Amino acid sequence: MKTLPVLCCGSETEPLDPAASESLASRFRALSDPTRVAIVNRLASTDECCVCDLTAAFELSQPTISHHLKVLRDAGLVESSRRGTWAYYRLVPDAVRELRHTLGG
Amino acid sequence: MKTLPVLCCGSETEPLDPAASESLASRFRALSDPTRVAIVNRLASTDECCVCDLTAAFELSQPTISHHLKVLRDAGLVESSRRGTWAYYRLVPDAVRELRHTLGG
DNA sequence: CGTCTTCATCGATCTAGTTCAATATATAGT
DNA sequence: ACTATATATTGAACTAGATCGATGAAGACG
Repeated sequence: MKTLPVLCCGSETEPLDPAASESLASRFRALSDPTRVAIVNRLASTDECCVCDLTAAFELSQPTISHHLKVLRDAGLVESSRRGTWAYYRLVPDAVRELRHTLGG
Repeated sequence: MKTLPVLCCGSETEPLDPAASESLASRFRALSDPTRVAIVNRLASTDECCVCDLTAAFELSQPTISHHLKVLRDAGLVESSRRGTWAYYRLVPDAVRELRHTLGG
């Protein structure tokens, strides 16, 4: 996966091309909802979590939680694996690190 | 200004309270649009920029650029000052740094 | 096989965000 | 004061996102 361009504190004078802007924006958009921020926070401290725990933790319907997980999955911020009846979700540390780096880390 | 809670790689097991989630989400939401990402990127490399340059750089109407600048201003990511007829915008490095820290810096 | 549980997807509704034309405001220069 | 230029704001149209109930798919267990 190629490195994303640095968003802040860089020294390039060229404007960000539309593709890069859209790519970055879509990743930030995945974190633009309070429920998704809380999910990511929870995954950050639990390091693995099944969907049933999340639906229990947040007072939202199961389809809504599933929707938010899909958004985070599509953004590459989380990944899931099925073990038996349960689906376990965890953070993708590299994705978070990349996003952080984008902000000038 | 108080420090935002760490989003990633923390060790707390407590879930993020709704106020903190919303606060973080609203900041990320400011970066959830490709135009705003490009504006921030431009400000990061130019360190000050008048609105007229931005309206020229992006193929959007002047009110639309003004709207995006307001969103970024409301999020505290940029600030502006008027000198004569022109309004100059620049990044708020602390705000970007805080957001980066939120992602585990 | 039938049923129960877990999760994903679909369809519909409601709300929020993006965009622009028109208009308002503010400043500079004449 | 008047005119021209640079931003901001308003109002409206269109699009995208959040949410839920209903349904579908897949595995566990009698």
